[in-house]
Amino acid sequence: MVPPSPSATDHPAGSSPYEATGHGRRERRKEARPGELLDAALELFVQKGYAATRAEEVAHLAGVSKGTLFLYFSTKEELFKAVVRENLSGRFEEWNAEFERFEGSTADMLRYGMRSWWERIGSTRASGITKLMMSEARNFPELAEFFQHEVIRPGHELIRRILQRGVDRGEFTVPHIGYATYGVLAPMMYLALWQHSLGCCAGAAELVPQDYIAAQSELLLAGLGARAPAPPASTVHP
Amino acid sequence: MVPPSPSATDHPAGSSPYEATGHGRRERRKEARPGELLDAALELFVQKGYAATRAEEVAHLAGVSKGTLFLYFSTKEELFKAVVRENLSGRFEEWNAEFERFEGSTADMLRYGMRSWWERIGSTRASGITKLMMSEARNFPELAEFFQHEVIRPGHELIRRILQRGVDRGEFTVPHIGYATYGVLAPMMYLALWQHSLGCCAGAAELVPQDYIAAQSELLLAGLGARAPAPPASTVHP
Amino acid sequence: MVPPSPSATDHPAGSSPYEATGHGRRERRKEARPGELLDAALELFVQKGYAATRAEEVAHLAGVSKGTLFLYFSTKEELFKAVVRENLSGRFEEWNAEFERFEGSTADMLRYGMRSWWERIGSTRASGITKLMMSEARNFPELAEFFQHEVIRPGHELIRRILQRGVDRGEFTVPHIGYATYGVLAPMMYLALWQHSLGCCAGAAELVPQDYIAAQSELLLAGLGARAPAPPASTVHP
Amino acid sequence: MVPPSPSATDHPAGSSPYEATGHGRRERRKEARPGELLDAALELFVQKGYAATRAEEVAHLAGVSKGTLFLYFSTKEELFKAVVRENLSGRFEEWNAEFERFEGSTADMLRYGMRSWWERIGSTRASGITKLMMSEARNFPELAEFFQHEVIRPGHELIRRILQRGVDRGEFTVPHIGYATYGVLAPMMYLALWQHSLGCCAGAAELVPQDYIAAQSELLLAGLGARAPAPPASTVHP
DNA sequence: CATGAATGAGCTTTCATTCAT
DNA sequence: GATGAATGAAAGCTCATTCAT
Repeated sequence: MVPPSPSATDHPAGSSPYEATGHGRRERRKEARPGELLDAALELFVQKGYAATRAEEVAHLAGVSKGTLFLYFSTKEELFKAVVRENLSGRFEEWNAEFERFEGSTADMLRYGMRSWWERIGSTRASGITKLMMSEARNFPELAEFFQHEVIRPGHELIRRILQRGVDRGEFTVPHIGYATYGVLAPMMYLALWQHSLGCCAGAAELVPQDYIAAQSELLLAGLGARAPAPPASTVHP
Repeated sequence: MVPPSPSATDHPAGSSPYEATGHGRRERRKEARPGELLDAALELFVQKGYAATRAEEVAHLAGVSKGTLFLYFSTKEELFKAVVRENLSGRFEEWNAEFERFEGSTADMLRYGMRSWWERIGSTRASGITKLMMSEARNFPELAEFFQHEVIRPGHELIRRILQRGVDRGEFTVPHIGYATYGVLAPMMYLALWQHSLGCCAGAAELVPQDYIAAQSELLLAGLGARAPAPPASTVHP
Repeated sequence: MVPPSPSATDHPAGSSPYEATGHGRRERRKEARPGELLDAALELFVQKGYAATRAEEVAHLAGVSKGTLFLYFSTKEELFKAVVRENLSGRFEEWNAEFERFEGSTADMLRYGMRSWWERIGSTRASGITKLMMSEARNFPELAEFFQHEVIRPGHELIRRILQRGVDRGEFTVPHIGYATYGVLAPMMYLALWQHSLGCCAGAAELVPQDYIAAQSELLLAGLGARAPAPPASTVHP
Repeated sequence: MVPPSPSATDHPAGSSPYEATGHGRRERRKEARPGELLDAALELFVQKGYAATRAEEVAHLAGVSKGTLFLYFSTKEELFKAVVRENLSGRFEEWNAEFERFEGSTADMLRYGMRSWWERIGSTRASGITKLMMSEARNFPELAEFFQHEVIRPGHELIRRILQRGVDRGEFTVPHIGYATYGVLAPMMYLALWQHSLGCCAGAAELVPQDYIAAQSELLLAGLGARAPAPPASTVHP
C-alpha cells in the first residue's frame, strides 16, 4: 500500500545513509531501525489498537528483537507517541503553498484537494493515524491536543480558505463556512476510518474510494451552488 | 435506548421503586444488574477502549464487586458482545414505519430524519457504540459482521429509500444514490465519533450539534437540488 | 452400587425418623440432609479430589443449595473431615467378633475375610475413602493420623491375628508375620485404588473383582503353606 | 530418571559445571530450566496434588519466578502432562532386554526384578508419578490412557513373561497367570503409594522397604510353588 | 431453616520492561 | 549495540464463604 516508506524522515541519521560510513547495508539498517519500528508499530496499532498490540509483535514485524525496541523507545507509550508524531509531519505547509498558486476555479480546487487527499493520505498508511487518534484520544489527551494543533486545525483552516476563496470569487454560496467545512471533512474522515475498521470485515459494502471521493465532491459542490466565478469587478463598466 | 443519561455513576440510591414488586431490594437489584453492568461497560469501553478497560472498573462503576460482574457475564468478551448487541436492538423497524407514514416533502423528511437521529441516537450513550465498533472491528470480526447486518446495512437502506423517494417524486436530483447515501451518513457518523474522541479533548473546536446537523442537512439538500415535488402526472393542464 | 445408604448413621436425628414429628417426608429429608451431603461429597471427592471438587457441586448433587451445605458444615475442610470420619465408623469391632466366633480352618477364614471385605467395603462407596486418604494424606495430616488409628492399624491387627491363628494352629508357615500382613492387605488396597482411578479409564485392563480376590487369596494361602490344622495337642497321647 | 535426589530444593548453587560450554551461566540455566521445573513440579504435585499446587510454588522451588515457569510450559496443565511424560520415558525396553539375558532360576529373576524395581523406581522420585496418576486419573483421562499404555501395560507384560518363563521351565505352578501378575504388582504399587501418602504421616507403621520387598517376593515365590527347574527332557535316565 | 446473590481473596496467565551475555 | 531469558505487577477469572431475604 505504501511506497518503501520515507516516513522515518528525520531521525538520528547523520546524512545520506549510504556513503558516509564504510559499512554498506548493515550499517544502513541500523540507522533505519527506528523508522522500521515506527512503521511496524503504526501497522499494528491501527489494526489492533494500542492496548491490544504487544511490544513483541511490533519488534517481530520490524524484524528485530524485543530488547531492541526498548533500545529505541523507552516505553510502549513513548513508541505510540512517536508513531503519532512521526506521521503528522506537517504536509500542510506544502499544501497551503500549492493552493496559493492554484489558478483554476474553486470548484476544481476542491475537487483537486479531495482527490489529492486520497492519493497522498487517505490511501496511505498515514490515514491509519486518524483511526488511532479516534480510538485513543481519551487515553492520550496530550497527544490528542497535539493532533488537534497539527492536523485538525490546519486541515480546517485549509478547507475554510478554499471555501472562502469560492465565496469571495462569487463561485460558492455558503450560509455558514464553519459548518460547511465539515461537509468537506466528514466524508474524507469517514472513508479513512471505515477503511481501517468495518471496511476490512466480511459483509462490508463494496466501495471504490476514488469514485466515492468524486461523488462526494460533486454532491458538495452542488450543495455549495458552485458556478463560474463572477467577472472581476473592473470589467463592469462597458 | 438509554435516556440522555442518569449517569451510571449514581449508585444504589435508596428511594422509591422498590415496594411495587413484593420481592424487596435484593430481588430488585438482581433484575437491574445486567442493565447496570452493561451501562457501566458501555461507558468505559467507549471511553478507554475494550482492552484498556479493566473488568473490575466496570464492576466498580456499576457499584458491584468484580465477582458479581462474572456472575452475569461469563467473560469480558461476552460482556463486550452484550454491550454491542444491547445497544443495537432494532430501532430501524420503528423508523422504517415512521418514514412510511411521513407525508411532507422529502426534504423535510431528510431534515427530520437527521434531527431525530441526533435526538435518539447521536446525543445518546448509544452513539458510543459506533466508536467502539470502529476501534474494535478488527479484533472482533463476528461482532463487526453483526454490526454490519444490524446497523450499517439497515441504516443505508433507510437513507437510500428516503433519497429514492425524493428522486421518484421529482424532488431530488441524484447522480448515484449509492454514494449519495454516504453524504447523509458521513456527517452523522463523524459527529458521533468526534464526540467520543477528539471532541472531549482540550483544544477541540466548539460545535453545537443541533446546528451542525441542521447545517449539514441544508448543505446536503442543496446538493441534491431539493425542490418542490413535481405535480402528479394526472393533473397536467391541457 | 451402594444400597440406600445407612451411612448417616448417628447424627442429630432424634429417634425413628418418621413417626415422632407429624410432618412425614419433608421433615425426614431435613434430618437426612447431612447424610445426603456426606454421600454427595464422598462421591465427588473420590472422583475429582478434594481441591478440584466445588462446594456448589456437592450441594447440587445432594439436591440442596450452596448455602445449605454451609449450614451443616462450616467449612469445606470440615466437610471433608466429616466425610472421612463418617465412613470410618469402626466395622472392626463387628469383624473382630465375627472372627472370634469363626470355627473353620484359618485358610477358610482368610478366604472369607477377603471375600467379605470386597462385599462390605471394596465394592462399596466406602472404598473410595482409601483413595481419598492416599491423595490427601499429606494435606490433612491429622486426618491421616486418624485414619491410621481407625482403619490401618485395626486392619493390620485383624489380619495379623488371622495369620497368627493360622500359625498357632499349625496351618500356616510365616517367616515374618508383620510383612506377611501386607501380602493380604496390598492386593485389596490395590484393587480399591485401582477401581477409583485407572480402572475407570479407557484402555484399562478388564478385571473381575471377585475372581481377582479369589485368585489373590489362593496365591497367598499357597504362599503361606496353608494345610490342615495340626491335631490339637491334647489328642497326642493315645 | 531422577537420581536418588539432589533435592530440587538446593538452588542455583554456583560451582563447577559452567565453563565447559562456552555460553556462560545464563545459557547453561536455559537448558537446565525445563528439567528443574519438572523436578520441582513432580515434587509438589506428588506432595500436595495437582489442584492444590500453585504454579508460583513450583517456580519458587525451582528457583525462578512465576513468569519463567510459563515461559517453558504454556499452562499448568501442560506442565502436569510434561511431568508425567518425562518420568515415564521407556525404562521397559532396557528391562525387557535385561530379562532376556537373565540366566538364573526364575525365582531369582523375580527376586532380582522386585529388588531392582525398588532401587530404580520405588525409591526414586519417579514412584510419585504413580500416586499422581492414581489421584488425577479421572481428571486427566488422556493422560491416564497414556499412562496405561506406557507403564501399566508394559509392566504387566514384563511380569507376565517372567511368570510364564517360570511355568514353562517347570519352576512355578500358576493357576491363572493374569491374576497372579497382580500378586507381583500389588505389593510394589502399594509400597509406592504408601510412601507418598500415609507413609509420611505421624503414626505410620515403620517399614523397611528392602525387607518389605524381600518378604513379599518370598511369600509370592512360595505361593507360586517355586522349585528347581525340571531337568531338560533330553537328560532322562534310562 | 433454606436460598442464592454477592463478595473478595487467591490463582493462573500475560506482557512491558530489564539486564546479563 | 543486539538479544532473549527472566521478572513481577497487573489483569482475568474462580470459588469458598457470607448474609439479606
